[in-house]
Amino acid sequence: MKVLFAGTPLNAAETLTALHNNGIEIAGVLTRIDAPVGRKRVVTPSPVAIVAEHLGIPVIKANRVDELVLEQIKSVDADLGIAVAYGAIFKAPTLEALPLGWINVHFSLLPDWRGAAPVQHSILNGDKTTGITIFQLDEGMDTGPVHLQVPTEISPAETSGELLSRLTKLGVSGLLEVLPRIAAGLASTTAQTSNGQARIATKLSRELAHIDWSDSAFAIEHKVCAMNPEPMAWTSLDGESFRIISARALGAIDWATLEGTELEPGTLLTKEKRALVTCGKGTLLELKEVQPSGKQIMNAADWHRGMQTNKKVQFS
RNA sequence: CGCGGGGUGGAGCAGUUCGGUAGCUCGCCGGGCUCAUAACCCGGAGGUCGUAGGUUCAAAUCCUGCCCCCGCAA
Repeated sequence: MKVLFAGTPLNAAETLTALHNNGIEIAGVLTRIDAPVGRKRVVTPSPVAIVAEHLGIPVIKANRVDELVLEQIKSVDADLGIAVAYGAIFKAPTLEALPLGWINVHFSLLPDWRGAAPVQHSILNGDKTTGITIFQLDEGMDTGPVHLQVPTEISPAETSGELLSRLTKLGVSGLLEVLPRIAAGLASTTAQTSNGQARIATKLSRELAHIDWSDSAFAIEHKVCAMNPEPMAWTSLDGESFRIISARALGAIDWATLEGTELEPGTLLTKEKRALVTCGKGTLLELKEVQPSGKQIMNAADWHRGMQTNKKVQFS
């Protein structure tokens, strides 16, 4: 069975590598067009394109499947398409271009968290469990019939980057389980059942990554974990962006031990060399790692040590 | 030439405006105090101040080129 692989970012590239190493015959790769990256806007191939070229696999670069791209896809002469974070929705002609259609690896337990950023949203909402779903692509957004689901627990303080890395590995082993069944004509699917929740995982915006200090420390901790490594949770300090890389929620504020009486949410306190910030509902967030504008990521204690001042620090 | 911040012992910073002894809070090493300690006391090691050149009696500091890191915007 020959496969056409569609994907773009790093975790898709890791999946491609793993499939190749496990003897899956990849006849071609579809990925997004080289895009400007970073401050210098250097036009760079996608991680998937780089891996594919390294493995000597023919690469089709396109952000949308038009007539010409459709012909290229057909000319690969693959039996099945595998999509992992390609970055665009396929329409009927594309889905029908391959005899066995397309399967997709999605990083949630569908139908929950359909959409672009399932990993981040599951952490942002404090979910205890997530997983991967391998399903047959149809024209809807993550609506197709399911080949396989593998659940996994979300660890406390786990970041999106860490969780995505784990889910990627689960996705690979899931694919290696499903692919032989499809090749043998023994694949069976079940329709997605919405007995649980069916939330939509919208694309992340910078505004969503902004910390609202009137939220509870627990909600903020979830946001910090969810936004790491991209786009990273942030707040404002003296008019500059200030990123919170990692943090841990603490229980209620013990007001008796603090000098001030009423503190605005977002006020920095220091106690026993720890950097604590007042949050809503009487909770405290302990900053672990931060990144002031223009600086490297550093320990919160180092940041505070370098300030050498007792002036009030107010985040907003 | 998109806007902006930065490079000073292992970490985070001050010192640069106005040139003149390498500073602060930590960490590290050794010693002391203590039942004990992340606490306290004493001592110590560790820095071509990103890099190349220029000005000067004298440059972390002033001038010029270059390299690197980062935030915002895309």
